[in-house]
Amino acid sequence: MTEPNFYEQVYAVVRCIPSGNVTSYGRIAKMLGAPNAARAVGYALRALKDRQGDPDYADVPWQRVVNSQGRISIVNREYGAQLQAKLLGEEGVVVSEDLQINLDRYLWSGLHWLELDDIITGP
DNA sequence: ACAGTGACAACAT
DNA sequence: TATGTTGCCACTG
Repeated sequence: MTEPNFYEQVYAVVRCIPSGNVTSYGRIAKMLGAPNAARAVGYALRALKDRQGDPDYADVPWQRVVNSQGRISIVNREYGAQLQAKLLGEEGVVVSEDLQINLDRYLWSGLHWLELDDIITGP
């Protein structure tokens, strides 16, 4: 288990994304009060791969996070982007052939400050 | 302690 | 519009 660090906060927010919706790395970073930490958010999601056996992280819908343009930006097309597109499709999110998603249609509204307070367990 | 890394984003050509 | 460059941040060895 890990203490409530940045990663945990990222996972907490991602868990709140409803099925059928998506958001971006940068938006998550902004919600956490670190508007320039988009890259770190991507790093956090990437780290999920090393936590696959842990049930605590099995419910993190990482596939609902895309880049600011609404495009799946995993470099590893074969094992990453393709899988992400597939998972999103199963949730009803339309992904074009070039891995593009219509943000006007599927973008998650995000959390409000009070809700954030609720999900982020602090010391 | 320090330099390298990456599922980003904004800006500049 | 399409690339290229730079700034950012948190984590890792």
